[in-house]
Amino acid sequence: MVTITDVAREAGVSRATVSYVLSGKRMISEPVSRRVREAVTSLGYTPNAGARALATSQTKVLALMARFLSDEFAPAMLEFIRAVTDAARELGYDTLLVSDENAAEALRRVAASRMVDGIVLLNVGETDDRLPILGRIDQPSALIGLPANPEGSIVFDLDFRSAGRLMVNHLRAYDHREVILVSQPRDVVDRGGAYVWRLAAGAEETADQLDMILHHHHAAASQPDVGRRLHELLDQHPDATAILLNNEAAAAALPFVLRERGLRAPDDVSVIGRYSDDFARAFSLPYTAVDSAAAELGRRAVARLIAAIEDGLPGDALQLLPPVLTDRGSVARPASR
Amino acid sequence: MVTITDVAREAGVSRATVSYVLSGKRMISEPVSRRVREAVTSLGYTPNAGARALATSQTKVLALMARFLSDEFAPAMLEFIRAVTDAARELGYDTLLVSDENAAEALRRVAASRMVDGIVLLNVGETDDRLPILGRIDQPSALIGLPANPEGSIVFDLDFRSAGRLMVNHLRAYDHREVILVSQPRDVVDRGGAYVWRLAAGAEETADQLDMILHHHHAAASQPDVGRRLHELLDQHPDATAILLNNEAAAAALPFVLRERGLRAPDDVSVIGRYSDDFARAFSLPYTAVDSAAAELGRRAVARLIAAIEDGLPGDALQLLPPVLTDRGSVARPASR
DNA sequence: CTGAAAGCGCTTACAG
DNA sequence: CTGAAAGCGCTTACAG
Repeated sequence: MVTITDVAREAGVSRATVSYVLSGKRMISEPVSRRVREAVTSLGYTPNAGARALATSQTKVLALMARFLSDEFAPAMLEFIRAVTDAARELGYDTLLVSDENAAEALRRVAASRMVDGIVLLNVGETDDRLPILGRIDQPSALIGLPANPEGSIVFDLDFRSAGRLMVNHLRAYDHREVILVSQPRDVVDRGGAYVWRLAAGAEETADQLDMILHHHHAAASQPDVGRRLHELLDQHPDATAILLNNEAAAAALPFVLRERGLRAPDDVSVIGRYSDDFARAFSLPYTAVDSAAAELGRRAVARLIAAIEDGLPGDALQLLPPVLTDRGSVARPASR
Repeated sequence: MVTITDVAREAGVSRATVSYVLSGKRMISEPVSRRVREAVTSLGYTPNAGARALATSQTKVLALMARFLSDEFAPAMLEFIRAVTDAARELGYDTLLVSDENAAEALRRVAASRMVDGIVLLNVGETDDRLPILGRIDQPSALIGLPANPEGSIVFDLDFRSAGRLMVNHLRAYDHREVILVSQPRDVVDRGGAYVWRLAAGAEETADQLDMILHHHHAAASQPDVGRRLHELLDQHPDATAILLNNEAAAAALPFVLRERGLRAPDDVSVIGRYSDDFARAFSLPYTAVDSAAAELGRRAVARLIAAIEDGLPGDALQLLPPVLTDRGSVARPASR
C-alpha cells in the first residue's frame, strides 16, 4: 500500500508539501508541485480515507437511512435511493445505505461512530422513531417526508395538500362531480405517513368548496389484493365518474381492472394519479398524474444537507415542493348518462 | 465528542484497558471491566470508526457496485441491493452504495482509498469494464453475474443454462412443441449480459433434443415498446402454444397483452417465466417461473466475500445456483386445434 | 491482571 | 516557498 510518505520520498519533499499540493491549500512552486504530481501518478497514490477522516473530522460520506416496508411499493423507493446517491456523488460525497430493521439504533450507531458527515432520512413519517435520535447526534440531517414537528430540521417534501387540491380542481374543470380517492393502506397512515391524509385533506377541501362528492378509501399496496379492492370500490360507487389514485400499487393494477370491466380511460372513467414519471414509464401508465418528484427532492435535500455540513448553514429549513401535473389525457368530460 | 480517553479517565484505567474490555481480546478482572462498561454507558461512548479503521486496517464496510441501466428493469435491481445490504449487516458490515456513471473509476477510487474491506459487484456481464480493475486492488471482491473468465474471482450466479433446460422440459412435459422465447433486449446481450444467451442456449439445446420448435426473440425492457413487441411475436407465430419469458418487463406486460387479445393462460396459451417471487407478488404475475434468487445469491456472495476478508479464504470460487421452479399452474396441455 | 508507548496515515498550525 | 512536529482516536505488541 502506497502512503503519503512514499510519495514524499519519491518526490524528495516533505509529507506536508505532498498534502498541500493535493489539497491546493497552499501555494507550491511549479517545479515542486510537478514532481509531486508525477510521484502521485507513478506510484498510483490515493489518500487513505480513514486517516484523512481522522485528521480532518470529515468523512465525505452521507448516510442514507432507507426503510423497506412490505406494505409500501418498493420500486418507488428505488427512485429516491438513486436520486440521493447521484446527488451526493455529484457534490463529492459517497453514500452509506442503511436499512437496518432497528432504524433508530442504526442511526445512532452510524452517527456516533462518525462514519458519516450527515444523514438523509427517507420516507419520514409523522411520528418517526428515528426523529428523537436526531437531536442527540452531532451531524446535520435532512428529511424527505414531513414529520409532525418539522422545526429545527431540514425537511423536504412534496406539497401533498396542494397536490390534492390541484388534482380535484383538474377533475372539476372537466365537470366531474363524484370521485373515488384511493389512498395508501391504513397501515401507512397509522405508521405516520402524513402525506396520505395531507393529499386527502387537500382533495376533500377542494371537493367541499366545489360541491363535489369525494369517496375516500384505502387500498392494499400489493397484488392481487389491490386489484380486488379496486373492483369493490367501482362496484360500490357506480355513479363516480373519476378515480384519483394516491397509491402506486393501485395505479399499476388499475389498467388490468379497467380492462376486466371493459372500461376505458378517459372514455368511460377519468383517472388521475400521483406517482413519478419514471414509474409511469416503467409500468406503462397512461394516466395524468402529479409527479412525486423523487429526483428533485433528493437533489435538493442533499444539496441543503451539504450546505449545512460545509458552510454550517442552520439545520432548519422546510420546503414543500409545489406539485406539477403531467397531463396524459386520461381526464375528460364524463359521458352523459 | 466522547473519546476512549474520556472513558479511561472516568473509569480510572488506561485507554488500553478500555479497548480490551470492548474487544474482549484480553481477560480483564470483573471489577475493572464493570467500571469500564459503566463509564461507556454513562458517557455514551461509541468508538470512532475512522480511528479504528486506521489502527486495524479494517473498515467493516463493503462496497456495493450497482449499475442502473435504463434498459434493465430497475425494480429487479432493488431486490439485489436489499439482499446484499441485509446480508452484510447481519455479518457486521455496513454497505457503501456506489453507482457512479464511471463504474471502473469509482471502483478504483473506493478501493484505493481503503473506504471498504471488500466489494460486491452487481449485474456483472461477460466483458465488464470493472473487471480489469479487480486485479489491481487489494480487497477481495464477489461478483453476482458470470463474467467470461471467472477464474480467480468469487462468482455467484443463477445457473441460467439449467434454467433454460428446466423450463423447456417443463413445457414438453405438457406436450408443447412450438414455443416463443422472449429474451432481454439485444443491448443487454451486447453489453455482456451472458445470462440471456445462457438461458437461451439451455432452452435451445433441450428443444433440439426433444424435437421442439423454439423461436428466440429479443424485446425491449420498457413500456410500452415491450407490449407492442409481444403482440408482434404472437402474430408472427400463430402456432406457438407457449411463451417463455426471460425479460421482466415483458413478464409485467404480458397480462395486458393477453387480455387485449382475449387470451387466457393456461387455457389459450401456456406461460413460463424467469423472475423472483417478490417480483411476481408485486406485479401480480400468475405465471409459473424460475426464481431469480436475488436474496439467496446476495446472501451467499456476501458470506463468501466476508470469509475471504476475515479468514483469508482464497478469492476463487464459482457457484451457479440450481434453478428452482415455482409452479403457478400457468402451463397446461395445449387445446387441440 | 494492567499500563506506557508506538504506530496507523493523514492534515495543519507553527517556524523559518 | 517549504519542513519538522503535533495531533486526530484508536489498537496492540512489549513490559512488568
